[in-house]
Amino acid sequence: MIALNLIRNEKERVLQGLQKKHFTAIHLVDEILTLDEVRKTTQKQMDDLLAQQNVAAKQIGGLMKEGKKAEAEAIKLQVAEWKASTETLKTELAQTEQKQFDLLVLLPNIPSQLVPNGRTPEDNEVIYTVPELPTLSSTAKPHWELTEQYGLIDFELGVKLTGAGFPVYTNKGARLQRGLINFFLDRATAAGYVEMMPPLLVNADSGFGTGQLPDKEGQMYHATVDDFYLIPTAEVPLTNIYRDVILKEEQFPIKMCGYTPCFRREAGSYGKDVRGLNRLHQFDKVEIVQFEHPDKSYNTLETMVKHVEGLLKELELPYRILRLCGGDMSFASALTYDFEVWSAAQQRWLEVSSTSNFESFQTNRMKTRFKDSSGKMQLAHTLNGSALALPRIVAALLENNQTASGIRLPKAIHSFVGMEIIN
RNA sequence: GGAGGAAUGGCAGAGUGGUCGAUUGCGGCAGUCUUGAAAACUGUUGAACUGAAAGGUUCCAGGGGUUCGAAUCCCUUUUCCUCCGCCA
Repeated sequence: MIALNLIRNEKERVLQGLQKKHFTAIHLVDEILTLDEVRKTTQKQMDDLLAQQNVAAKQIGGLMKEGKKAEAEAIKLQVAEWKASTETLKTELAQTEQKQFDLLVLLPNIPSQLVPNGRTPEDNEVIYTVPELPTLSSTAKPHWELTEQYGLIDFELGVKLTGAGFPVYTNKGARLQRGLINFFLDRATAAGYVEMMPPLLVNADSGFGTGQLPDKEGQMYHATVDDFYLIPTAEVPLTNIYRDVILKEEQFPIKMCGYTPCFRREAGSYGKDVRGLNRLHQFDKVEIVQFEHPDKSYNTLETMVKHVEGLLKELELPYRILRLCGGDMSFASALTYDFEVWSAAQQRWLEVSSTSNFESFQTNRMKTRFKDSSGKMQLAHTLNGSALALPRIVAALLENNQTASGIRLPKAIHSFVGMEIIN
């Protein structure tokens, strides 16, 4: 949620930012500002009435003590009138605030200066790409054939147990998952991220805090009996740890990491996009999250990008890094880098990480603040990134490293997976 | 799931209808003292909205009610604690 103050003080910048994100309902900005004026006026009227009542209440108290009942009763009559007016104003105020809030949550975050203009994935800026893409023999298989050949994943069994998009990792396939999770977690903790194991179901407040609610309600599984949501990413519980918290400046940076399964409904997906491991309803991911001082969050974003890049290098996968254009970035993000690995058999790039600075978009919703050196309350900045999401990494590992004798795993994960080759 | 009890400022803990936004202690911050630190002493120390400021309003788990007036009384939701039941 954009801070109301930003709209009040830097309306032009907000408007430009919204346009860059290809947000069309620009008129909302003026509506919000109009409502703001209405709100102030109403509040002032109400506050004045309340002030009068407070004074009167004290008078009555005094008169009662002195035994001047009649005079007290006279004032009571007056107060009753004020009270009725106050009620009306109170209702008006609540309605205005609700309207303003409803509009405010519709606005996406303002993109940073670095975000390239553009609307579609083609407009994303490639800031790094491997010098040369590997070429495989004509007999190279896509990962969904390899997982079957080596007995790593049973997609059909998942369909039986749950439905499409819920694979069962079997035998060495399960071992590979566990090894990769440990590898990613160890690298994250070595980089100073504190390991967390959060709940996999969250309440609506948490969903709101990170921006999944109300904007993306349909993307989450909803356990309606208890009104809990299955997390689409560890970002949700990890970031919400600091919801309604006032931090001390010296606590920055707060660095957390966590492995969780992630659940996404992915309604409407079909075709080659969802084949095999390309898009699942349940998948595993290690997430890194930081709370940072506003002055430092962009430097921090760079360190997170370096961290994710380091993982891909260790995994010896061909990758590229994209700076997402205004039209392709997420609702809540101010700057996003996507990491894609080359799927040799499918001849396409697969997104394996999205690393973003949300600035104060999430903390404004969560009320995560700190007192700066001048004693002023400020919203903290949040950042997060996948480090990494497993399925597409597995897909790329299998496809790129397939040989006649089996799948050769990169050296970095040998000790984690307990295998050098899958055959 | 059943029966009781509780929820107050960063923490601990007073306050049971009328200057209570809240006594006090700890912690934090500033100062005195000190070569420095500690100790001691003094002062200061919640948030939101509004206002140029002075000030005003709101907030004692959340919501609703009673009253001229609620942290204080009533209803309700949530959470925590104790006991019982169930359970990996």
